[in-house]
Amino acid sequence: MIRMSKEADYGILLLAHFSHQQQGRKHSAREVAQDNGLPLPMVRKVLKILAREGLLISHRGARGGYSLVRLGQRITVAEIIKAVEGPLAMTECVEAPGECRLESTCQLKTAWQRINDTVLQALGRMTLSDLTDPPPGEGQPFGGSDSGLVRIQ
Amino acid sequence: MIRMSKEADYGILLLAHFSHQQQGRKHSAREVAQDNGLPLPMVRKVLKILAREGLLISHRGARGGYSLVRLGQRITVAEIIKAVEGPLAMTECVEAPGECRLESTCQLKTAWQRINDTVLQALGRMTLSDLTDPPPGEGQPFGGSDSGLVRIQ
DNA sequence: TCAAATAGTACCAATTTGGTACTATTAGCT
DNA sequence: AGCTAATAGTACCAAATTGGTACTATTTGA
Repeated sequence: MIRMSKEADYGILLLAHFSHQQQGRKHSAREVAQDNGLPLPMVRKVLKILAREGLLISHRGARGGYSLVRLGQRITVAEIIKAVEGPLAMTECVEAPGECRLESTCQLKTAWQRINDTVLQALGRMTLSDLTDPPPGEGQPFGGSDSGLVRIQ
Repeated sequence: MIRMSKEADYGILLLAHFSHQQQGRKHSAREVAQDNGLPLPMVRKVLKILAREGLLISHRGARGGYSLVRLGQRITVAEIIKAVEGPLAMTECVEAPGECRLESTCQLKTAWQRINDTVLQALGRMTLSDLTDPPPGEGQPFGGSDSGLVRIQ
């Protein structure tokens, strides 16, 4: 099934939590876990990853915690997924060119790449602040404010 | 990881094979498996599913086989994935509203739905014939044509 | 120096996935 | 009529992945 892992799911959820609060504020893992009703060990794990990947700044020691590295409107869903799960690769051949046994006969290699890019672009247009403060109106699934894209017809 | 299952992967590959050949032609599982270098039992399994879901017409009995239900340019990648894996649901709450324990506190429910719709639309714009006969030019990943979106900066 | 926090790593049970096997049914061909 | 080649349906299994936990080391404010 095409489904986000729970880790990525939680990652987005937690970062949205950070983004929704006052900018730059520090939150401990314990606090975040409680606010979101998630198991603490799992929250710890995900926050560690997000810090290691540079989306959160970690503050060690007593009264430490994590804070967002930049404004929520400048962090995309695609970035978060990449941080937690690694580069988006809908198929094997996208992730590791040359390792798929079928690559010689498969006529769809460039097609897979385009499918992947299509999904990636879609996710790259959604920012954290879009998630918590939904853009008003238009039933359209998405269209991003500062994504550099406009609807023309 | 966000990855297509092999079943869906094969489903798209096999249908592309059908689409690329003369329209309406019949192919047996054995033939398709050989042409694509895939294990026969797996091909059988996937073709059965595609027939059950109405994307292929099955012809039973000796000299039977499968044929495409309609032209490749009228079958989308989204349809195929749905046939093989069920409705696209990037998160649990999209698939089964009300079952997620966090649903009461989660502020992202509508956001998940939009993420899902965004990906679904992207996949719904790619047809089988797009895969085998790539639209010429523009490095753009996809769907320039009827997506109504252009990059402006 | 203590307590509260993150960093890193290893581990495990449960689920999912990729693939196979087997039986039943259908239908063309001689 | 009967054989053969095909699909239909279902059950099964091993291996990989996932969701989650545990434990130790390190850091730092009070």
